[in-house]
Amino acid sequence: MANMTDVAKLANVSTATVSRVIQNPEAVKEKTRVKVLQAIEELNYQPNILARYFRRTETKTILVMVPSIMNNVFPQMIAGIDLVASQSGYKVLLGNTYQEPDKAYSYIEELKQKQVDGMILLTTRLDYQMISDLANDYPVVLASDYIEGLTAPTVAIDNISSARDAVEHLLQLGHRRVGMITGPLDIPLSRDRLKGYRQSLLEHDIAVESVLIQEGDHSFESGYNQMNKFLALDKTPTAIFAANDSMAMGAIKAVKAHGLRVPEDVAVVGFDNIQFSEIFEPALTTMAQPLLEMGKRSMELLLKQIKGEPLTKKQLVLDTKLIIRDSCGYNKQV
Amino acid sequence: MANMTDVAKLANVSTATVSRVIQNPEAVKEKTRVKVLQAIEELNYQPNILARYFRRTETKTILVMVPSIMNNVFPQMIAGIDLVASQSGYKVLLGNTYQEPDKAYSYIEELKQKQVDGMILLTTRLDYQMISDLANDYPVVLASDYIEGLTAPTVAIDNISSARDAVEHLLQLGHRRVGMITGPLDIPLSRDRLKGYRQSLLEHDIAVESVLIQEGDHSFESGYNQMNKFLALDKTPTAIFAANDSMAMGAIKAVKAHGLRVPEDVAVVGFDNIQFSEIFEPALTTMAQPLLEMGKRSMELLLKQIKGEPLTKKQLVLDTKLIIRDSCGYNKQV
DNA sequence: TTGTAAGCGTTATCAA
DNA sequence: TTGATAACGCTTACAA
Repeated sequence: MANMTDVAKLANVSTATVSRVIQNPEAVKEKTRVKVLQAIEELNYQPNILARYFRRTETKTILVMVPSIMNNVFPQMIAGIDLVASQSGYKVLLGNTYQEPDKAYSYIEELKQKQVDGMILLTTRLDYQMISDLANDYPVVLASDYIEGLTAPTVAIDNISSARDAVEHLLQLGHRRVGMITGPLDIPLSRDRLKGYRQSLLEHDIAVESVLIQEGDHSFESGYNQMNKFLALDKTPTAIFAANDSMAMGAIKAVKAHGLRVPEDVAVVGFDNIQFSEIFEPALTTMAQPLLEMGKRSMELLLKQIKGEPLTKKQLVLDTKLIIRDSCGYNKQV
Repeated sequence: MANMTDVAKLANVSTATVSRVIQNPEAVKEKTRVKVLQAIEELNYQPNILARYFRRTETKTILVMVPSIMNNVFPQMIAGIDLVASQSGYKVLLGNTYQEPDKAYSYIEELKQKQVDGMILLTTRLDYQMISDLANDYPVVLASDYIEGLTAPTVAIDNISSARDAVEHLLQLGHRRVGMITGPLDIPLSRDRLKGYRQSLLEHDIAVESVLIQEGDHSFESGYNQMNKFLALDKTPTAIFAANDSMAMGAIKAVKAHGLRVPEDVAVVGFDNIQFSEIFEPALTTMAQPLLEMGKRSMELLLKQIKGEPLTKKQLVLDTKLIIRDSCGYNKQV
């Protein structure tokens, strides 16, 4: 494989000139440029990217840290990231953590060692101080979770108000006894959605009953199990807010298993709007997250940091939208 | 940031010795090794990986080429790849092609330019000769598709016999008029599944009717639409083999929309066993692909190539398994 | 067992 | 506008 020196020799110029032709052709006289270009052509020369990365200490690669790529919501966000990244000549490295902190730390090491130019975090089971510190020194974007007081650049939705709106929908339909299946409460996102649930109830002067709040783990099974607990209650809830779609589906499965109907006997609203929520029966009424858009915006925010541009807005909050389908019915009075 | 020279100076050795301590510590006398290790510790030295990659012309990175990460079957395969890769110190670069040949070619360029040590193809809309040639010169594994005559290392299932088994299941249940919704017939995988369908019918002396074969594109919608065609027929099929689960679900949706029941009026068998097929109602009877396992094996095969080990077996065919759930019923006679 | 020193191929500084 | 040349930090013959 020909290298820059070969090209330089053939074109009767220095390697510096060849490099210039590649980097910024305007800095080179037309005539020499043509000469160099011909030599490049003739030798079928390709710059050695590894040498360039080494020399420039940049890699044109970013890392996406994600708990598990098998989780339904992430592929869409990653697709959004990838879209913007590839447009800008960046490559996307996959960083599955499998919920292991050690894995996460090793990815952070890669960032510190400049093996990647930046990092997008699609998870937040990390010490916030650590994220903040990291974001001070390196290009980092936190996506999907908005954390109050965190100074790191963030792309998120407003989980509190979105949850409030979801529950509000149930209340508007006439429900007064509304249960919630939360996500794992050690992550802020889950606590925020719970907060929204509480707020909505209180706004309507409905007491928040602790027995109507059950913690799930975002899995279909946990939705199923927690719903069973609700159905075992003396006074069962007439509506459920599930913190994500998988749990909502699990809950609905449990309702059906009890011989009850959704939405007639129990209404269920979900969160995320994953692809499958439309196919599920009854089609899920759910709070849609703009997953692709979040991915795109995250990458844009990261690119700005990598290029050293000032961030006019560090915290982006994107709009959610309630998608009304069949799992809550349309009007309880009918 | 300290570099190797700093460490060498502090430890009063040459950089060569420092390098040895890092590469193969046994080649260094205990005493000097300790000295060097202390210096490394004291300076908090981290080797510059980019320099190493450059020097060694390896990147410890592999690329996974995939049509779109949003497609349900790929995340599991990628997870399998990632599992083995990270165990072996390799990183996984995501290569979405979005079905654009140009994207694919640019990833191939990256491989040729040694920007990645190897590549796993999760798609086959590429010229086979090109794949073969590529596999001759670089570490490459083709996963998910077995192509006859292709010399490139492959991890796949036997699509023909798997499809045959799926259809056989329907025939065993007593069905004689079985329709098929195929995948896009420009990819070999789709043609193989169709072949299996044909073989199964012929084995039972059932004529293959062209009106009972409709081409879909693997999407839910196409399953829905093609099923509608079948239902419009004078003599509608009593059972359907859909070439993937999404289309099977679409087909079932269409059956229900006609006021008919699955499996009582029409039985449907799918292919893939995506996560959601269990949740869907009726739960899908489907031919399960060992997606995670395929990912793992692909990466193992790739690693061997990268290390220059001889491949005892270049073509791996993994077992599929019919998962019997509810969408076909259990015995038509009952 | 350790050191010397020559690369790897590019970019960037400085001078011409 | 171009050229000479010194890095960048590591690995690896080869020599000692």
